[in-house]
Amino acid sequence: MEYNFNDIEKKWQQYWIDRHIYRIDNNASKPPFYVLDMFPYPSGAGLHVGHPLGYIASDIFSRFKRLKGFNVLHPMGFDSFGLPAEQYALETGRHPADTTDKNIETFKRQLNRIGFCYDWEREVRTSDPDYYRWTQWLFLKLYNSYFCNTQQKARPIADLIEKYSKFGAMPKNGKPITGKHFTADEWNSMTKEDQEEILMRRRLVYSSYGEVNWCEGLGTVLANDEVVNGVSERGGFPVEKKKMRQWFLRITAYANRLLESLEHLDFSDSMKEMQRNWIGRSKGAEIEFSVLGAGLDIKVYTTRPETIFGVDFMVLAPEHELVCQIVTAEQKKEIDKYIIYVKSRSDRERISEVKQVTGCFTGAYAINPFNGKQVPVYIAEYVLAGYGTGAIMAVPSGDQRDFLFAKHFKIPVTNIMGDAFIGKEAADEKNVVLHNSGFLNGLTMDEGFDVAISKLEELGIGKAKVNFKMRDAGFSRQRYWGEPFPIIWQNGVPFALNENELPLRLPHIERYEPGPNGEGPLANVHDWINLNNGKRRESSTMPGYAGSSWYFLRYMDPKNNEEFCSRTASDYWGQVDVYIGGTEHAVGHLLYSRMWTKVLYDLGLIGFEEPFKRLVNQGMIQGSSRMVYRLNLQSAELLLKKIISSFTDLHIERDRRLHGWNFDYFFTEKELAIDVTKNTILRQRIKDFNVIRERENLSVKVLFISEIELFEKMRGGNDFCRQWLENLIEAGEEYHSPVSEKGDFFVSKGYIERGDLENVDVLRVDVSLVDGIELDIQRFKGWRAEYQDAEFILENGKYICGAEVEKMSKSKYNTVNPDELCMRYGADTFRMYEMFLGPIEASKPWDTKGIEGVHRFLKKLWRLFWQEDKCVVCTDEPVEQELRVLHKAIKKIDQDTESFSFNTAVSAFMVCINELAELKCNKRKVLEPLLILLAPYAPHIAEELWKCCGNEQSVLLADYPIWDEKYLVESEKDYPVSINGKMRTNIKISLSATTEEVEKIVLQNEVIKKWLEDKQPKKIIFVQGKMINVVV
RNA sequence: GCCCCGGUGGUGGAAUUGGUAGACACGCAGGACUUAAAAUCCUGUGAUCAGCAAUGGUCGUAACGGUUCAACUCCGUUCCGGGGCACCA
Repeated sequence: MEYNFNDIEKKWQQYWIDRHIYRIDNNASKPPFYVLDMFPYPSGAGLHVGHPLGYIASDIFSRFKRLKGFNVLHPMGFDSFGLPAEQYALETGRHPADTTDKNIETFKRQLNRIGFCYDWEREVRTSDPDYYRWTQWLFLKLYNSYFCNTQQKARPIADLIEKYSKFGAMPKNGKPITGKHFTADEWNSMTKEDQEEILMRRRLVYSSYGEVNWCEGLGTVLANDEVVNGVSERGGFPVEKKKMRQWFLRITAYANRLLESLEHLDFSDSMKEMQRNWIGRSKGAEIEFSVLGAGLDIKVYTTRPETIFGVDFMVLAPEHELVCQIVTAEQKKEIDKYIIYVKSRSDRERISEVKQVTGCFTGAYAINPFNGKQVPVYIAEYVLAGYGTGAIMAVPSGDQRDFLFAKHFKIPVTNIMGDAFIGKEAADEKNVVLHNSGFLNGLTMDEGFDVAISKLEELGIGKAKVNFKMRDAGFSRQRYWGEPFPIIWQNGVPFALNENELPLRLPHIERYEPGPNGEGPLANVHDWINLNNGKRRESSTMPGYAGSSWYFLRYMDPKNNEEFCSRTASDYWGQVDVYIGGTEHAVGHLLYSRMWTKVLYDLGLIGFEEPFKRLVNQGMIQGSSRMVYRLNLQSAELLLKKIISSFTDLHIERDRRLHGWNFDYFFTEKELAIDVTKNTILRQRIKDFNVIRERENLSVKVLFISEIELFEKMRGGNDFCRQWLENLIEAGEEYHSPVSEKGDFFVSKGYIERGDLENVDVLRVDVSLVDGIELDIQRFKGWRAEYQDAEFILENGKYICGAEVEKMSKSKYNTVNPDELCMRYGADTFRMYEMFLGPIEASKPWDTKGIEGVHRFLKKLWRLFWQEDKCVVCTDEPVEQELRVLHKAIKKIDQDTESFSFNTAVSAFMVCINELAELKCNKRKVLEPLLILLAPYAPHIAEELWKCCGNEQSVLLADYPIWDEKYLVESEKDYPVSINGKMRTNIKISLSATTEEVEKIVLQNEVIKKWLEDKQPKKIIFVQGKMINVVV
């Protein structure tokens, strides 16, 4: 029987569905294990081979754990709200709900074709009202909670209200500050609106003002993604920053806890490092500088307070609120101009720019509180309003950025770094002894840190301060396709809906244009948004991470209509044991879901405070794009130039003008001109010139050459083309290229590499039209109507494409569809090949070529069971050699699978099958355990062959084999022996030999003797079981 | 610009984490089977030098430098590629 993978895979997939074999129970006696893939967004392009990489890994791991006796939860669902569907709706008028549903169906069909063991009965979709009802419910939980600084945890806002009404909010010591502190009486006599405003300062989601990318041209707010080089991607309209009312998630309250509990997580060090950097905890000081003659202070945050004697100027963020108060009349115009410039710049552009220093003097001076020095105050884009206090004290002798700024604006630099600063750039040493620093002189910077802070506190002009780079997360999107906020506005105050009013359904709309004043499309749905008595619903919707911050909990209890997830379910499953996904979520999704989990834990809704116990990062599969090179008129001109410039014996003029006519070349002695012209206008051009020629009675002869004919000649090679042109010039006669019907010319890569042809258009071509790097010319012509008449300049009869590794994406024509591969090689081959490609965490370009090797392996395995339509599996007892092969494989594959080293596990399968084939082993006692090992990787073929062995039940219900060390021990080892670390020979020595015995054996060896040349070895290093090194 | 990751034959990668660099696979070359093709099987395959050959020498893990008996692995500097940088998901 042949290995007919298509029939086999279809059969077993149906078998699994019929028997609900992947249905998972919430109260099995087996220990629970939760394996989760990162939530996919169902894009319209469907799956490409990059997507399933992580899914295959998690599927293998789930099946592996299941065979090892765990009750494995392995669900899948869809993060189905999002920008692309709405964008598509804007373009086509198709409702996001419809396109999303269709996309999900495609995804599911593709996933099922690969044979994943998802329990589809637990599927969730964020855009489903039964799901977003709970997202809204959780929003209300956040809204109705505050972060208690004493207990360092979330508590119901009602507790805070009670506290305010009994005790007010008064400082522990010191004087109350107006606007910040109040007594209980004051609280109780406040209006509802005023109370709300105070509560808003503490809620875990709150409403405030934040900057957005505003695009006047489109009348809408844009995602960073939609802004390219400061203009909108659609339409190219200018984009500027604008303040708008927004909802925010108070993630900063959890900064410390998010940072500290990282310690206990099984995430990669680099992942933790990224999160630490994002949270960006720093220790420093806040210092107040008074502004000369303005009666106000500028508060700066610095991590280097000890460098305060080196302050030569101050910089405020251009959007800092004090700017308009301190700017002098003379500088006002300049400052306003600069602020407009900064508004057009993104944060990233502002901090990335290092080559060009920009900034503007405010005219104001600040006073250094320690030495009374007056320093100028600037604004500059490199200071962002959101970081620290939005103002810095600049110390050019210690900070390169400040130094460049000082140099640019010719501000004199005070050196506090002694010899470490030589005036060319800021001192890059981090802990030098301070000079010119008053009471800090002679201290190192680290020592000075604490001294400076105590002095600041003593004088009451500053204090130690821990600062976080992390900012509160914007929670509003001016979009339609997202969760509506369960919020109603009245007189500028937001009121939350009651829990029993959920879900607040997203109204159906048919037009997707933005609302007025930058609001989202919902603002146009008048009968939905406007309620009676001037009440109005919130018009923005929640961001993508709202639904994805808690979805892993819903899988535990997906059908629950009473709760977002029952405590029984979350207690049973607990944390996600293994979470698999890409590093692109390192700081977004992963931090948000960590925060939500902590809030839920604080409120007693779940029993654990971290969502993901272990995180495995899968690398990205990149696409390998293929390029073709299209010639144009400029390529022709450059080609001609190259040829002409090699004619040294003729007098040539370039760009010769003749009665208003411009020739490319003119040969004075011959009165011969060359005119390179586009084929399409050749006839007209000749006609036009003939008019001039007659009118002016010119004797000049012209070679009118079309770019097409030039390329045509190029087909014969460089020399041929040159010779042809030389002949024409030699002849000196009038010549007109024939008008051609040919299409665009494409030139093979070799010509570009050698520089024979330049200035070509580089176009991407669909990878499916290319075999390796050779273009299938016939199929290329049929790909697009515009290429139907394409012409090719080949090398060795082939058209060779360029290649470039980049992101796999439909727009780059480099996607490879898994369906096609499953059809040609089977899902089992596809699964194993994706794993075989390399380590799961590494990024690598996709190349279909190697898939044959994995396919051959499965066929070879098949032949151990089936030969010429007969099942050849026998019940003979295996010999020791066969058992060694088996147990070696069990050990290696078990360990590699456990440690996510799937590529080496696949190799181990290959080695094992190669060895068994060599031994002609068809014994059931060897092959059966092997099939269990294989089942997680290639479940379909494993089921089929398992049945051939005479088993009635699915292989999924078998027990994972356990290796026996007794088959693996060896008595001697073929030691590598090196001289001075260079391997010279191998010697077989018993593993139980002592050091003395080994040394004796080594020194008697002929090869070693030869290298020693009668000298005594200095030292012999012997590492038992590893190697021997003789030092001469 | 800042943060994180990576760089090993023609290609994807392996190397028990400091101990035989190149497992396994692709590709390529040669051979067997076949009327032929497909499929399958066998042999060789980092570079270079010497030799008819068996074999042996030298070089070789992005580049340079360092630590060590021993470095793909540890440290430093540089170059190149990828991911993230707060409204793509």
